[in-house]
Amino acid sequence: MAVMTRWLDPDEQRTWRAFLTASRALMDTLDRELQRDAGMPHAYYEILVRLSEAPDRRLRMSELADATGSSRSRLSHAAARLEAAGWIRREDCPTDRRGQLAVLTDAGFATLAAAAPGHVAGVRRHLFDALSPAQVDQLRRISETLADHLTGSRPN
Amino acid sequence: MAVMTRWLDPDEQRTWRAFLTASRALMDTLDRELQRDAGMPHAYYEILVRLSEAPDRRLRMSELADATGSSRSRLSHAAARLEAAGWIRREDCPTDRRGQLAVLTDAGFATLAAAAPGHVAGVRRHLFDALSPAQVDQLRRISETLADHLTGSRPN
DNA sequence: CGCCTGTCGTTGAACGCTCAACCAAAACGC
DNA sequence: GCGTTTTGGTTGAGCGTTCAACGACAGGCG
Repeated sequence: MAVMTRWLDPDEQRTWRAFLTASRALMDTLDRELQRDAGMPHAYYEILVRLSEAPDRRLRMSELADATGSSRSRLSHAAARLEAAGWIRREDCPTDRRGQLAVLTDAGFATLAAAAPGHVAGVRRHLFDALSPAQVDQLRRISETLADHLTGSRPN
Repeated sequence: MAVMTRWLDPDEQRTWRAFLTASRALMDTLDRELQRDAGMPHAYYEILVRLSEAPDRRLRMSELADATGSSRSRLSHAAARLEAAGWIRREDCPTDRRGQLAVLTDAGFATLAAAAPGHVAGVRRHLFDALSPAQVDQLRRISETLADHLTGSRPN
């Protein structure tokens, strides 16, 4: 094939590196805060959030995996940890004998409720406070476009 | 204290979740591509890139850590792996006996040169191709603002 | 000089994620 | 119905990151 590579031009280069720096710094900061204040990584927090929003606070493992954008394996390992911590419990799915339901326990809900205010404050402080309303809007459109682009077409 | 939490309004909520989904999907995709095509995670690729751009292809460990936005510990572990792979080598710093220099080997440079076109194509395909020029500009400004905000003030 | 503090980098344990392999049950095909 | 394929979920090994602790050296400061 030997197709000539089209490199990033200086603007793209700058954009790409700034994005890398910013998103990594943001996620690292929030992750550390959550670990310090709630004793869990951000990924686990998200799992609890999704469960708390679901009817009866329960969700099929695969739906939960999709909702949190994680692989089934990752979710399975995470669920094991969350169950050991007493924050969720597993139930057999009544309609599909292969299936499992993850259920948020009261202890899990309480932990989440305790962690949420601090985390929201962090998101606000580290993200929204730094941006103008117009930028927030731009970021939303950009992110939604990218999310569609990346998950819509799965060329891999 | 008992200060009332200011929750995210629906727009902020939407923005935050879209950002999480998009940035995670983007980084996961690029990471998988790089692992598949070059046998290294994105973080290691970045280390090699920074070294390749440095004078004499060598950098102090701590400068390299700053440049890649990683902790010293992380870089130290990474350097051990990269050295085992033959892509970098360590040298004692001549001016500071505590210091170490990471040096990109010829093999490391060759590996990087082989991996770069595919990776750049991935960045283009998954990020820039999906956005308008105006959006790229917006993303650059947003990212630079956030990077400043996060690394400038280190409240933690 | 001699102490004292800060910086440079490494180490090992604990943890989370990925990948491939796997079992069980469902859905499909004839 | 019976074999085949697909889907749901788990498992274990290997890898990368974090965190805390550490040893070694540098840079003040008296």
